[in-house]
Amino acid sequence: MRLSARSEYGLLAMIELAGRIGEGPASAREISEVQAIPPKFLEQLLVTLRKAGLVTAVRGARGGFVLDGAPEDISVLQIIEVLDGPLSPTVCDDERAAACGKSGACAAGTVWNRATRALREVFEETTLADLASEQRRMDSHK
Amino acid sequence: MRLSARSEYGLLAMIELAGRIGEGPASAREISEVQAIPPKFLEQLLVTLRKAGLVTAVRGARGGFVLDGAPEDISVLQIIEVLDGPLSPTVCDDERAAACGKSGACAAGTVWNRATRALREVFEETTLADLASEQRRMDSHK
DNA sequence: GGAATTCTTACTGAAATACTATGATTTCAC
DNA sequence: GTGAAATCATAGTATTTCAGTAAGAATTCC
Repeated sequence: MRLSARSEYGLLAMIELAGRIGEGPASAREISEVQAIPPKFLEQLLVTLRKAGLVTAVRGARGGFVLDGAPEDISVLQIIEVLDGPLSPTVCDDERAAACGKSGACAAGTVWNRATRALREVFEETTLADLASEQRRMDSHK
Repeated sequence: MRLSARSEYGLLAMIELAGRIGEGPASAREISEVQAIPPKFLEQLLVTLRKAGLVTAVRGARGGFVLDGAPEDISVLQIIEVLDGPLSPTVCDDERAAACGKSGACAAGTVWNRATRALREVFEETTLADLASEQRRMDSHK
């Protein structure tokens, strides 16, 4: 249940890439400037995203990154889980589960699960296509 | 958007208290043993909960803590926000907002907001009464 | 060959987390 | 009124995580 700067930056970068489809690869430096993200940090995130198959990298001069797949097919959840790990309740795992077992089951767990499910739903149903068009709308309205 | 052990332990303790209404004060040590929570840590959490008005403390021997108010009136959200601070998007604040301002508004922000809202809903609509009865149900089903 | 880029690995400073320690204060029971 | 049991207050600490930096190797375009 932790959402760090990695997800935030990563999502910004992915939205940026989604808005540049058909324009050839965008370099990490370019993206970092437009989105105000620490360049070396972003570089790492992009490599992670590539290893997960969400972007394609073009090495060498004039290289950069391109979205891998259609924006409609990439959900925010995918990006988050690649960068911050699985979106689990953080709470109620490992030893805690054992403690729960001691006294049967814990009602607390049901809340954490509902919360996680709610988060997943939001992140799963939102795609880069949604966000890219939202971004265009925002940009055009001044 | 961070849910730490404080919230987890605190919720467990509050559920425990909700299940003991009418039995007089429960000491921190007692609760810590039943729920397998580090005792001194729990002590601090309970003091915090008292300062927020969610529990009442009875000092001295035979003292302890009692739920302050009816379980139906205490939401999980209240507990979480007291112990872990406001449930805000973590992301997209401060300097980031300034960066957003630079290029207008950011579509990413809309996702974080939806996510936060979804979380709040779950936590807000779940009360200690719900969890206490859920717990009783779980305990009775062996 | 040189410049621009990704890739890899390692490092680091700062903050947060999850406690622990100590002792003062209050109160009940006897 | 003394001792035990409890809360309260404050400070300390070990570990981890976060966010970012650094340095250089590998790749590719021009």
